[in-house]
Amino acid sequence: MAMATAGTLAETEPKAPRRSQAAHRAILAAAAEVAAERGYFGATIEEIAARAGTGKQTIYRWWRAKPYLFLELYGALVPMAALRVDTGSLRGDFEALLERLLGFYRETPAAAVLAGLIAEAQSDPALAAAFDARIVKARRPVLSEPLARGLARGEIEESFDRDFAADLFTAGVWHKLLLGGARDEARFAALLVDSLLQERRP
Amino acid sequence: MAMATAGTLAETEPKAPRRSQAAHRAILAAAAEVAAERGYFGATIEEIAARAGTGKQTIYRWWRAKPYLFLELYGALVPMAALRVDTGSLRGDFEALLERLLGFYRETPAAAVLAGLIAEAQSDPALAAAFDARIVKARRPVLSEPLARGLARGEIEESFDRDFAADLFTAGVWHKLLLGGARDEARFAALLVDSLLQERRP
DNA sequence: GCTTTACGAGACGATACGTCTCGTCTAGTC
DNA sequence: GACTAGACGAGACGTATCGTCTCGTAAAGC
Repeated sequence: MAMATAGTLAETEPKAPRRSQAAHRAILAAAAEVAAERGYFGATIEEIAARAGTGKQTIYRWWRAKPYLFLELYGALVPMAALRVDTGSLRGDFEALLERLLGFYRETPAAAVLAGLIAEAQSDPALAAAFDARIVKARRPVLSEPLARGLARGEIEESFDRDFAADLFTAGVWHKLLLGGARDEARFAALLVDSLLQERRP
Repeated sequence: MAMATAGTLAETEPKAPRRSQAAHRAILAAAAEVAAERGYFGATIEEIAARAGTGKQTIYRWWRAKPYLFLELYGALVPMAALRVDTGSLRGDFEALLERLLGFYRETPAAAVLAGLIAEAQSDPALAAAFDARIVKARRPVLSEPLARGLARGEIEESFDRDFAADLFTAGVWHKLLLGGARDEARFAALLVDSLLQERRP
């Protein structure tokens, strides 16, 4: 299946001077491949290591456990830089964001990775905290900035609950991606934006 | 933690005449207990069998694999009968439904079970089909019937996309339950209903 | 050029799934 | 009221995977 280029995967630069960046990239690329083929739980560290041409210990040296590797993988598969849109209108920003997100989910195993992380976080508080910090909180500007600009432009009112709108946007996208299949993405996107802006499509 | 009574758990009656209903109920009750304590992935068949006072084979005789036991458990923890609300208004139905759903998720391990099932379904097409049939499709009336009544009463128009509204309702609830914690449930419910009805809270 | 540390490889113990086997018990039948 | 087929509790077993440990080697930094 299609996946992001290897270059895209190396979003987080390793800080340790002795760390092999080649191994780091190869591991993330292999993890994306295996996750795409076998899903989150079907992907084993052994196969990722073998396909990356690395030892298992090299993975466990840099990631505490399997979910943390996938946490970084998700960040690489859905790079935040590509989500900082600014089209000039709130509706346009929502639509652009939806198009890009659904594109990533269509072309990478990000959906399987996300579902696995959410599931494991249910019974692993440390992972839940890491997920919240690195995915939920870190990416909040992606929605909060367009919403703030929309408020400044007068597209929404002060009483408009921007946090809730951001949550509902995320809820809609994740629901679609975890359960909805790939049909009617355009219609889904249009309806979601209408609901968020509390407007009715004529 | 609090959980539904053992009686509530025996929602689906076993058809096989020789099946021990006592063992069936004990297994579901034990699964709910263990899931509440250890989460979806922390719950093992061995511990469930031990706590139910049954052999592992008795579980595998009646459920193909671990996720299918949890599929039935979810149905028992969030009984559909309790979700068939009819308050006389669409807004009232939405609010009643939200209150009951969030109550079940607060008092039972249904959230952990749901997250685990969604995650496993990502890499298990047979489980995904079973999940869709037994959870998504089977429970569609819970939302479609209130929406149909709302249309008949004139609370919404013909052009109102009822399928999308049902999806967005589910998306909001599941997002809240899988990520949101328990805070601000009342405010969340009010905002979700407003968004669904495309009305603005004064 | 020396030292330190990561590297690839793979053995290892622990854990859990799902299967198999055993002797026992119980529900339906004659 | 015995008979019999099938479910029952118990637990050994093989397989798979996680994550740790231990090698000898290679490479980065001083």
